[in-house]
Amino acid sequence: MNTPESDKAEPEHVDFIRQIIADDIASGKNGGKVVTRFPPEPNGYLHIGHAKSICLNFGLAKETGGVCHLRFDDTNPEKEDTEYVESIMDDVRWLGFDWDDNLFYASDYFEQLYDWAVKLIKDGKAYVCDLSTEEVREYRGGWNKEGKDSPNRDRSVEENLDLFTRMKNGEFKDGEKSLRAKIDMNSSNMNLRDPAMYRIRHQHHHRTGDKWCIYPTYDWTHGESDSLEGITHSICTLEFENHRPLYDWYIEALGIHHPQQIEFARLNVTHTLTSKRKLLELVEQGHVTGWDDPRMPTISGMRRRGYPADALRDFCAHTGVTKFNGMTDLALLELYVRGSLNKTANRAMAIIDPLKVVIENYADGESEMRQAKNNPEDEEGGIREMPFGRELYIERADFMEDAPKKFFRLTVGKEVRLKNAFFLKCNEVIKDDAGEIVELRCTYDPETSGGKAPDGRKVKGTIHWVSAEHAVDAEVRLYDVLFENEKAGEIPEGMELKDTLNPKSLEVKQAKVEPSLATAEAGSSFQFERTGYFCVDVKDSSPGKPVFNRTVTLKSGYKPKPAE
RNA sequence: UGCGGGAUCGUCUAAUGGGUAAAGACACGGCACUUUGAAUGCCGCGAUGCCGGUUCGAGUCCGGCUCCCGCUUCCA
Repeated sequence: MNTPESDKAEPEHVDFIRQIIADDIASGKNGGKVVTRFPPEPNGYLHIGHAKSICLNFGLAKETGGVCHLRFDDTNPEKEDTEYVESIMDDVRWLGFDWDDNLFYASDYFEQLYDWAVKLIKDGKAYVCDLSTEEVREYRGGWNKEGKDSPNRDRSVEENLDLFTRMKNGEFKDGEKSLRAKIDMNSSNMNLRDPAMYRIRHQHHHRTGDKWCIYPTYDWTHGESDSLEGITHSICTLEFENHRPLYDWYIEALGIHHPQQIEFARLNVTHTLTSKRKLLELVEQGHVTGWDDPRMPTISGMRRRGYPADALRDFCAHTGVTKFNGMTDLALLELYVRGSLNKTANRAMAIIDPLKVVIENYADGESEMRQAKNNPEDEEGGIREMPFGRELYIERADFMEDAPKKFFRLTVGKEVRLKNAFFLKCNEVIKDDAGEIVELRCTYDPETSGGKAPDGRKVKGTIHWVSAEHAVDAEVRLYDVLFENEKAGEIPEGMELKDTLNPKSLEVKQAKVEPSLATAEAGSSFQFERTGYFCVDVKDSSPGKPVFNRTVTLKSGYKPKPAE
């Protein structure tokens, strides 16, 4: 039976974008239809920031009965590749969204864009400019400096048409000429000071091949792509606010459908980098193993780390949509990761830092099976068996020779409960020559098999264990934040990005895990009891030689007093 | 010395044509329960950037100030 795990009725807040859209639907704008789009450039892997945009755009479409397009804004062949196109599609699907037939590429509009550029030339609204990049910059002026007209600004339509055709035909070298919109060289908005529409790049494009040697700029492409697709609400991040007047200018000059652009604040998360450029740097310089390194804030990295898709969706839904540029605590993401995994991940016993325990009153060579619940949160989760014997491993941190009062775990002369087994008492500590504890000599109470003592005596602590004889060796990768600084990617004077990395972002351990874990399925998640959530690495794990990634730790209620 | 956008608990958000004692979540602290020091439940902590104005009444409206972010790519 399904316990109605009531999603505690949180009052649904309507963010300002949803408000605008609700108003538009109510007023019958766009015929009451909603068409959104997620428009990544295929020049890198999607990260947590994109996840928010995906959830917003696809979510909006789902909520309003509209559609959301997936469009690749592939206007710069230099940085783009089909590898990225594929990973992006994988990531969107993994996140739980579907674009159906609505898959588009800006490069499919190159012909149309070219025709429109010709139209603007004919209308006297665009011209071919001979200025170099540096000259254009100089002519553009600055915030408090007037711009200067290009010497080519008043070229005749005929000459512009001729030159533009020759640009297209490859008669000029890269950077030799450009097509610019004729707007206003003194606009207070720099984007309107005759922006470039086309640049010459003799470069292979991942989809159009060598057909073109001139490529439309993003600014000249984006608004019209939205328009062509009948996008009603074009949602983007704050930095494009200043571009809106330019998109509007193009749309009006062309006299085509006018989507409404709405800007919201980009998602920032503590200790997390969301700059594609810097992420690429980490990958290229080998500071991580790849785009899907479990420490990466990429969707593929988080997936490999073991973050469930629903946790990402919950997180995005709960970070809010506003125009305030804030910084969300990573703890919020981890909350949803734990929340999801707590309900779905089976429990297992794994000893990450093993300490041997010998139970002196347990018969040598004997063993027995103990039963354990797979998931106490799930009544249907079932039970499994795990072997128990004379020699066990427990977590080194679960024993302390001189224990403080609040230490509920094992110490000399005191009892703890071995989860799903018996009470255990430590009698003697064995050390090596260096004084390091190597073994604990203990006794158990066979009367406490049910976890309770017939005489009613209580124990304060319950610890996990594995049978030494039956345990399986496993590699366990303990991940921590890539950047210790809350503001990841912030680089102090004289430092480089690599200098700001957390040196302890990965710690590899050889663990002893319960036998059932030997054949755990790649990608599956477990809660290692009292430790954290772990998943079987999809790349490096193999049956009998499991490799686990720590997804996130369990919250720890025990905080040793800092004072001695 | 420009243009555009912002500013509510430590953090992210609510308070939707001015109207209770500014609400929730996270974080933090405490308590209860517990065969996970988890989960769960309960309690606590804690904010309207500043100055003035309008009003019976202002987080919300008006004026001034301060601070933060973005913008001078033939990147997106």
